[in-house]
Amino acid sequence: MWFGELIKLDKDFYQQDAKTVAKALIGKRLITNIGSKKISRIVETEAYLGPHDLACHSAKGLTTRTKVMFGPAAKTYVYLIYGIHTMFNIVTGNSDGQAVLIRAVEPVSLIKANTNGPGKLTKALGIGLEHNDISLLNNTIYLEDAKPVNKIITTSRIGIDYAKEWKDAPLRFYDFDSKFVSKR
DNA sequence: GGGACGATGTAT
DNA sequence: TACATCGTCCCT
Repeated sequence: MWFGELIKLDKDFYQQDAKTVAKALIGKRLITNIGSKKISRIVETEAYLGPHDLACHSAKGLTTRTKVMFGPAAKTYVYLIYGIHTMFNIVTGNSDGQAVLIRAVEPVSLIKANTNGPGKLTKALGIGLEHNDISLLNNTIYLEDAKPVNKIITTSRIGIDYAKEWKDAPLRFYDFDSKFVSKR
């Protein structure tokens, strides 16, 4: 239930499974205190379910990169892709390799650059590799509850054609009414 | 030690 | 549809 108050999402929220969190995150507020305070609204996410999900990095097992995903929920998982872009993820579940990728946000205040794609939003908000493995229960990056969106669309995930039978799993969610959902 | 390969974005 | 560019994974 949404009472119009700005309530920081807590550990219980993040400990739910990735699919539930991914869908619940649509419409939530993202607050970043990197350089300056920036407020945005999440409009597109993807769920990565764990080691059994071939599109999920934790399917590689416990490695230096994936160890954050195998740790407690409510932590950031930030990694570099194509040597160029950083991807911002949220660890969910119960230390079992789950995460949610934030694919697009809508600027609410103090954001100039485009945020309609996973690489673009990290650049606009200043999220880099140095923000990997930090708690979302502190103040650098955190989320607040918000009014539920009108209509959430579910589709298959983007850019994971290598993931065999997981390629078409309906694990991408976006706000039907947002103009900031990623292209492709 | 080294090669292949991306949860992308932009320009052609 | 070409390609930039580098951390990570795995040794093809």
